[in-house]
Amino acid sequence: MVKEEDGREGRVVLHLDFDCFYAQVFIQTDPKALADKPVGVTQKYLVITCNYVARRRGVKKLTPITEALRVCPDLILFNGENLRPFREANARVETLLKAPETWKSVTRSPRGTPPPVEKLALDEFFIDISDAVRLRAITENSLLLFEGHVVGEPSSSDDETLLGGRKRRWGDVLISHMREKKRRRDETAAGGGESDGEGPPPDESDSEDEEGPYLGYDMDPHLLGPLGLPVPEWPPTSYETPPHPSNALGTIRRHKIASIIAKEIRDRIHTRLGLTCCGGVGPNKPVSKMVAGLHKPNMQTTILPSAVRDFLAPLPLRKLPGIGGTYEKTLTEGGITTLGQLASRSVGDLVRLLGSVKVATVLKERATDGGNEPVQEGGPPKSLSCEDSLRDGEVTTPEQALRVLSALVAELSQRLSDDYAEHHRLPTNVVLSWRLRGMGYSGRHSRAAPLPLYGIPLPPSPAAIGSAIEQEAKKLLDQHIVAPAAKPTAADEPVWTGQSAVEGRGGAVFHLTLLNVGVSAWRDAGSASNGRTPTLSEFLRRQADGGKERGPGERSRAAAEEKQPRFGFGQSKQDFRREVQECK
DNA sequence: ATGGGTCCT
DNA sequence: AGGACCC
Repeated sequence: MVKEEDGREGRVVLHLDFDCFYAQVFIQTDPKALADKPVGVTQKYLVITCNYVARRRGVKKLTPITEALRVCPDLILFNGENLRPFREANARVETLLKAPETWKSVTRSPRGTPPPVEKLALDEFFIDISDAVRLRAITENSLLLFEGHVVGEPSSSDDETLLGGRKRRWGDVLISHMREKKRRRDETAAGGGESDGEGPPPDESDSEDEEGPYLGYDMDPHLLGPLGLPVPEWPPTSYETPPHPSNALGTIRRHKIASIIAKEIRDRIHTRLGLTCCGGVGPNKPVSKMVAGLHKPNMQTTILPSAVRDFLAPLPLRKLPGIGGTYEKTLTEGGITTLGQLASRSVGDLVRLLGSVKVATVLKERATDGGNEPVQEGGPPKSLSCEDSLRDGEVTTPEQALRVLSALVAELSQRLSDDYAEHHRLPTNVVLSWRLRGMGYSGRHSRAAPLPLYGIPLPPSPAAIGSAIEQEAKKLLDQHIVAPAAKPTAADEPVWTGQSAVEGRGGAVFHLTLLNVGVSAWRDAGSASNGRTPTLSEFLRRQADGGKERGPGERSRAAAEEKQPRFGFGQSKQDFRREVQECK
């Protein structure tokens, strides 16, 4: 039940999903030369993504470069191993989505304010547009059409069709509405053999909105003046006007307005940032995300709440956000293959299968109707890391590992310096992760250590950050990879069990296929955020805490500061272009 | 798979 | 620290 009891009734969530984001970012640097050509983005030996021209030519995501070039010899490739251009494009989008001006514009009101924006990845966002929709509805006096595609009825044919192509009066609509409700009640009461069995009980007077779109649905004078604004007169004095009371807001009209806001936001992103995206509009996060992908690229899809269960039920498990390869396999082995089946299993059954109450509960809720998890602003990142995957044979000695480590630390330090400028914080924890040759994906290991950064001068230079991180990361490398590898092994002593880089007796001692260095557990730091140096007792307490203290009160004030929309790597567009050329 | 991230156990 | 998930 996503109804009133939790105060979230009437929620509308917009999901934005940028089209082949990495490829777009490169194409954007020279659209005239690139837009109509096949463009791919590489990391190591893979084409990780490509534009739609390339896809039409048969290039698939995550295919080896050799194969991609075989099917599309004129594929233009950019190296996408450095994520900086994508992070910067993402930051420009985020700035636009959080700009007060954007929300004054889409609500048509000076009272429009930025809603919660949740960043899911560099190219995906959730936005809770419920309040924006209600605000926009107040001054929206016209008959409305949905923007984009719609799942559920009525589809884009809209009010005019709904009204039979002639002017109807409010009275007519209301009467039809009541008749329809009564008909449905009678049907249900009569046993309704052909009903889907999922309809709400007939005495649940608020449930008609969820039951299905029918005449009058759009005219429900429900939710008036939610923001303390004047409630329109009801019933209206004139029956000559078309039935579109400006403030009456039923489910259909709410979703129409949501779809219009979604289009306006996508248009805004396109005209101001030159980026296209898909949009999904629905009553919650999973469903919005799932419908966003129905029409690609550069299109949007709205799903009506009444259509959600039928939309979800037949889908394969993997379509649901939160079900990956592992859960799909275990659920399939438990006889579950569709979301409908998942929804109808008991939580107890699912806990037994999945091994976690939390996972079982949330997946069942999502599979049923998408659930009601809130859209949450994430705040600044909780961890930063840099990694490099290594070719077979590329790193087989400690010296080679140290060289890779230094490069990673240098990159991470630069990012931390930028992070400090934005958030006035420093990490207190460093993590080294690695992968061994011959191990699968889960052959990753990690060791962490405290990161003493409090002595360094503020603002911290990349060099100062770097030397501290490098020191600790080297110790971790030495203790957990080099030293164990150097120890002699007795044939009957299975000491290594995949933790060290020892490959086996007689083999190479050292064989890494991945190295990653990351930081986390942040402390606010520096006078720029609080106007003064921490007192001695604060300093000591922070050191003692070791970065474990969490919670909203601890959030950096700087998180709320506005990000400057910078272009590209340096300050200028020219710099950006030059750097991008080097990726070719 | 790549080069990142999230949260939960 | 590892394992699941997301892109």
